[in-house]
Amino acid sequence: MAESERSGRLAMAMKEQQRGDVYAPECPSRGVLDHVTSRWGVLVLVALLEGTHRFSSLRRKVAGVSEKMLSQTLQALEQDGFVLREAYPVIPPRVDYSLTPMGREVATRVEELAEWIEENLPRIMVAREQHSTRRRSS
Amino acid sequence: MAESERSGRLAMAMKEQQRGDVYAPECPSRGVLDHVTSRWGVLVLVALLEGTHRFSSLRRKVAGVSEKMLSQTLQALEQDGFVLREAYPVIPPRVDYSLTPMGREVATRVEELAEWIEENLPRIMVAREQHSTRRRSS
DNA sequence: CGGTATCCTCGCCGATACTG
DNA sequence: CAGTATCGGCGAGGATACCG
Repeated sequence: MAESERSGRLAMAMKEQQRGDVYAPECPSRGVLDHVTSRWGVLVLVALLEGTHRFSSLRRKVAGVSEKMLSQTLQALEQDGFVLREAYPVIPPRVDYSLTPMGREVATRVEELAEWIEENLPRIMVAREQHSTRRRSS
Repeated sequence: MAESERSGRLAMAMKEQQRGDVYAPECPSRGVLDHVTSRWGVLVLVALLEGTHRFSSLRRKVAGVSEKMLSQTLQALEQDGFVLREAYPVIPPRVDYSLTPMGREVATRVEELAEWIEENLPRIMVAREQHSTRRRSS
């Protein structure tokens, strides 16, 4: 490529907190992308787009997730500033999870992706059959 | 045979369903979502949005991916009808990968997500710092 | 209720070697 | 050049038990 001072520019970009680059393996954006697109991260973000949920409510909505993974996923999303965790010191304990304004922005994009897949699943299933049929005829 | 009969009825039921549900653990849309949002799937889709790439070209663009994972990722995306694989019987071998029309639709949504993260990485990094300092003050 | 701690397994994934 | 085959680690993630 044209730029010969690649490592220099990268270090500068990190220090100045410039735009990320998901193609750079060491860029923090990779980690954020991994959190957001993780198996449970996607579902949690879309679920919270509906509104505030409690832990157990989320667990029911996101069917199949274990307590551990839900907890880890929420912690990662909270660290990145996408999820707000509000714990009330009552008995029994109550914790509410909701999206931050930034979380709503990213979750909207995730939802658009998820909805496209849901709506176009029939086309995908047809493509899968055509793909396996093609193996026999070739 | 019995197996093809059964899978046929399953595919038929899927087509009749008209829409997937990512919250249903057994719905095929979960698998599609996993392919699309997988570590390398995201990067491959966005890379192919630029245009046709050869195997080695993709490997260079998607820095850090191994031959095996790139191959597996491409096969999964090809099966789902997102990627078109064209092999030419020449020496040395040449294989071109490109997006199908359906692939372009899904890749566009993935790219919007990736770009949002790249552009807003500074905000996220700030949120991370605020999160770690908040632990002490509360 | 809303977690954490611990153990353990499965399969993802990288490394290496080999093929058309 | 564009893969496949095979092995092995190691970490994601489930199961279980326990705590505030």
